[in-house]
Amino acid sequence: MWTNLEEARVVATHASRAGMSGSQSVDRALRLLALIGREPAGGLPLVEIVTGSGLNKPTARRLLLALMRAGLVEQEPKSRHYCLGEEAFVLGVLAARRHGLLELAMESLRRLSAVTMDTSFLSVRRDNYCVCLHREEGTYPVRTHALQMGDQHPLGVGAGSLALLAALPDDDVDRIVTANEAVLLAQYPGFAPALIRADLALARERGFSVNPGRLVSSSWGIGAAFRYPDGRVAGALSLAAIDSRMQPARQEELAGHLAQEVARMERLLAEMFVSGGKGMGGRPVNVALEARRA
Amino acid sequence: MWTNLEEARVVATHASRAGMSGSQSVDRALRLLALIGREPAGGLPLVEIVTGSGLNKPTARRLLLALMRAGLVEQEPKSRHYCLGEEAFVLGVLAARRHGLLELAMESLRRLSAVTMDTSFLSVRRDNYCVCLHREEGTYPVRTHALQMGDQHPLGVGAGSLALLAALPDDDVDRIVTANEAVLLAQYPGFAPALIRADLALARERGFSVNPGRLVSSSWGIGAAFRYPDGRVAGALSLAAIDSRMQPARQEELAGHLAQEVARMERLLAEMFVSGGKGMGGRPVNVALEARRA
DNA sequence: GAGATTGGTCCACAATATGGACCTTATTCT
DNA sequence: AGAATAAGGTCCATATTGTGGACCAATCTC
Repeated sequence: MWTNLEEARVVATHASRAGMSGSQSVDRALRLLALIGREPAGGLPLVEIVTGSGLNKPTARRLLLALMRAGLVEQEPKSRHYCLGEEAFVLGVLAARRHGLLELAMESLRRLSAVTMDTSFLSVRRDNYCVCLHREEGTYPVRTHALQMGDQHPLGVGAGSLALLAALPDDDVDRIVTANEAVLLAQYPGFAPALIRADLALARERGFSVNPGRLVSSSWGIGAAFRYPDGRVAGALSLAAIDSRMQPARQEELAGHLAQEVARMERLLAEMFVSGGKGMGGRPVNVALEARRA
Repeated sequence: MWTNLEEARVVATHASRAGMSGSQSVDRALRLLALIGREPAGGLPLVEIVTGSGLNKPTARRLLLALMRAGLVEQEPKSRHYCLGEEAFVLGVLAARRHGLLELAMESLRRLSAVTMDTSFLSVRRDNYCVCLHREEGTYPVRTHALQMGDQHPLGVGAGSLALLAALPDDDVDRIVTANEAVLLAQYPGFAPALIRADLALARERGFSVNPGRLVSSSWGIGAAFRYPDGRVAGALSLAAIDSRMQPARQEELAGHLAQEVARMERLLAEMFVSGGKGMGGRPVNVALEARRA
């Protein structure tokens, strides 16, 4: 096939670099950014960034300096921890013009919490994880604080997270659960992969997910996912309460409310797609259609 | 940073060790990210990114691919324009745990718009520019749409923007106006640098800024900046209306409302600093103190 | 105050990012 | 239509850029 050795060598080196980005340092820097974003508001010390990323200290530091120059990361002068910077916040607001899920969902969340008196959540997928984008407090005096805004858990851990997973095709589910296996076993004793698969089957059967206090005992949750018009999973709405408020009869009731709001979200998203019509802020909105990541 | 390649090359080979970042490609990639964020929701075609950044096509494309791999940028399949991705939105929400200005300001904006019937805005500084983070509609039937959420103008262009500029020390003002001079002359015919300086002096004297329809005629604005407890400028609140609703007497009235909300914002920011107490989301919040960018 | 841990920097070396040249696909013009 | 123009996208030899072992400095721990 190869006409000469030169060509073979070129293609060989190229093949060996298959999957190589051609932008190693940028990829690394952005991985650091995601790593820092994953962490609760306290920020991360350099060592943890080094161990968490697998990079070595000078490299991590150099990339962090670049991120800081851009304002995406800040270093607290006292603790020297690295955390997300103001520019990340501003960029997020700018990105919200297209990806305004939160804004779209706020009305649903408020209504869910008002009607049920329980705390409601909006969660989205982020790789093999699930991020809680908003927590809307309920009024019932006994509340669970197992899930806070910004918290991230592997897909399948928690009601909203499980709903997202259950909405994905089987091969994705397999890939994701496998990828998370190590983390699940190490950090989530209540969530053995087999258990997640069982919960997931149940969720699909019922049409809504239930987390019977597996993360924090007595802290139950119920969730349902919603999709973009093209079928991609967009996010999940969920409710959390103590076990006594989550018995079978009430589960059905709550699931009904969730279903209503899921329908609303899918209607709004559909509206955004036709004609790129007015979405939030009186601006044309046009959610990108292609799937993310390879 | 470099306006053209000649200059970049000269400096690279010449001052080889002095002040070089050590992460050229990361810096470049993040500059592209900011460039894309600057653009209204429609996104940017590759050529504009190439010309706008001064990079060449393969380089720009390679960096964009890296940004896309991280989800920070997406490419619309149809127009092939590049725009901010979902990950940027999610990161923004995560960053909001620390930089929750918008959340903090929402109540003020709602009250301003309710009381005055006019549209109100939250703006923050971004380098030499000013970004509008939120637009809260007023109820008065005749409204100006000169400023939309996400819009960016040089500091000094518009009421909120001018308020931010006026709140900065003189040497910063000089540096910023000088840096923006070319853009102002080319794209903002109503805002000659000298005029901005005059408006600014007036704003400082009065305690609030006024834009007498310089961007869009008959579209007036009035603004006031607020600060972090350490003195750094945090943002600006502003109001917009048609000229007939912005005569001197009403200016004073509106300025009074603004002053009240500025006081509220500064009180809330001060509370965040003592003890890193509970801020938004029931989480300890701790706004970083150090200034951004060198 | 000796030992350990973490933050941060230096610099020789080679792997990585660079950009001129080139190919491919839309769009415009005659 | 078909040519011409412009934009999107890719290749690959080269040298510039990024890398990481070694090292110093400042805290923390006992």
